[in-house]
Amino acid sequence: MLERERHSLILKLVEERSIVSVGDLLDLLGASEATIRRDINTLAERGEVKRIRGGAEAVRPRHQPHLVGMPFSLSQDISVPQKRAIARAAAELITAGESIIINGGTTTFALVEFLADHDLDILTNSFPIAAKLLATSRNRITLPGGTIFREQNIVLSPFDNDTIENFWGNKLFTGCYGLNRFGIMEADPLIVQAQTKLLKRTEDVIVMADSSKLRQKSAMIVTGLERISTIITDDGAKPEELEVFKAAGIKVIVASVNEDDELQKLA
Amino acid sequence: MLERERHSLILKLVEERSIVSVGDLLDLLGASEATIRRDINTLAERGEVKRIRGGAEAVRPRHQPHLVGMPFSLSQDISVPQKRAIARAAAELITAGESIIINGGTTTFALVEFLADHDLDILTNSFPIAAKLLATSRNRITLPGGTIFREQNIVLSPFDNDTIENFWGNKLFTGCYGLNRFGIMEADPLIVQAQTKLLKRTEDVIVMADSSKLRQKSAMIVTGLERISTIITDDGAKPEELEVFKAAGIKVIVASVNEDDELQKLA
DNA sequence: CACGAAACGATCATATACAATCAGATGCGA
DNA sequence: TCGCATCTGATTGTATATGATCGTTTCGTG
Repeated sequence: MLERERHSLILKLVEERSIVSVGDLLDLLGASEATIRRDINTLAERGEVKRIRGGAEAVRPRHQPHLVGMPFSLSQDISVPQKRAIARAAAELITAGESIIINGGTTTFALVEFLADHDLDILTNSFPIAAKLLATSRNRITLPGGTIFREQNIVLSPFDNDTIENFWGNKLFTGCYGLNRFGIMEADPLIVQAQTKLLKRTEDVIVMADSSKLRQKSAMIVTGLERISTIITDDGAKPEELEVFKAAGIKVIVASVNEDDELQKLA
Repeated sequence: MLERERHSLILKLVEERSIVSVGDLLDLLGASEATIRRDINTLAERGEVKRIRGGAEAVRPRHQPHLVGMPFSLSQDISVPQKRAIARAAAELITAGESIIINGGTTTFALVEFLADHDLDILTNSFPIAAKLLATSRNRITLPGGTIFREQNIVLSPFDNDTIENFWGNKLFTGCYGLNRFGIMEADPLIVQAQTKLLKRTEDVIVMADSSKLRQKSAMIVTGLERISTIITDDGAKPEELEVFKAAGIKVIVASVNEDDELQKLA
């Protein structure tokens, strides 16, 4: 076996198992101990594996990278301070033991962070949100049945006979593509469908929309203002932009980004 | 077992249970008491766990925003070579474009690895399996609706009006707690329930059971032998143990563990 | 308070992993 | 085919890890 072959096999094994011992490689490669050590050292010098006593380890830490951090994580980073501030304000609306619904989206994803210590019944159609909730909180998590749509990372069923029909949430937290006098607007028909389903299973609709969303328009109206009970936005919103919502009887909460940072500092 | 393996296993356990005793680790790591103490002390010095009398404790309650890992159960690391060999054999039964069902479990989890290049319709009640499939393959993934049960990491609905009712799989892949002349046995009523639901949605039942399962008994029979079409086990199984299955008209596949390594070598 | 049991740290002999060295094997170019 | 360069495997001595033992400390119980 060539040196090259051994190297790529070692890398593959390390990738797969995240840790391999010299002993394992001894059998697998059929090479001598000395050679294997040399191989590992070479790979370690190149930074392709980490040398540890008795074998080699993956450079990437041993955590499961496959849960959060897909196409999702990219947009997750946009306007993070705003989203965090809004999420923090949203979390304050939640009382212990409540049952809530969280619609998928990057803004609502930020909410998860503030739900760690709660004891809630949560329904979400977002796979990443469910994954993070599962890992970082003790809440009870329910998923609707259906196919996972990769682009949006949401679970959606083409059928109506769904677990979702047996759930009732006190509050629905949702993001949006755009928010204006027509109501909640979305750009993706799939998301419209998912959101529409959730809207039927709750009373209070809480829209989390950073101020940029107030200037965003699209073709599809998910629901009108009359269905919305609360809007949470950030202090980038101009007072006149919020008038239309207040006039419609909606409670408008403006989350201060800097204040959020202050709290962050103290924590 | 390497020092590093022990360390990460300890960390994982501490993460999962938030406290572990030296005694627990004694069995699980197969190392001496002295070594385990040393390991814990080392980890404690690094601040990764908190040393307490009799064992180790999680350094902080929870909540690590970016380190989102699954609360994987420990059993995932048990008899890995057998499970891999069985999984490899199982994957060979699958043809492109097929629609299959994967029941949750650590043995079936191993199957995911071999499904990367397939183009399948997959229904699974296992959250980790869905997560890994989502990240490592292009298969279409469907989840049944329901609540996520943390211990077993499966999605299960108390209701029957479920997405699952709209799915039909050519094959069902399932593990088991025990497998003998009575059929598939399970120890957890929740798993019985989940498995029973899946059994209704397929024709071919393929049981993946490492040889230790053939000597395992339990109180609950999920289904009798007549429902099983194929059994895949490893070469640790004695021929006479397999007779009863063959007599029942079941196809029995024995996956060679070493052969698996051979294939590994060539890859 | 006294007692026994369990957990602990220190110590030591042994086992294992390691780097260095060198001779032989192998690959490669002339 | 030869000769050079490189790679490989065996050997050696050294460093480190491990497991058993033992005396000490801590904890719980009567």
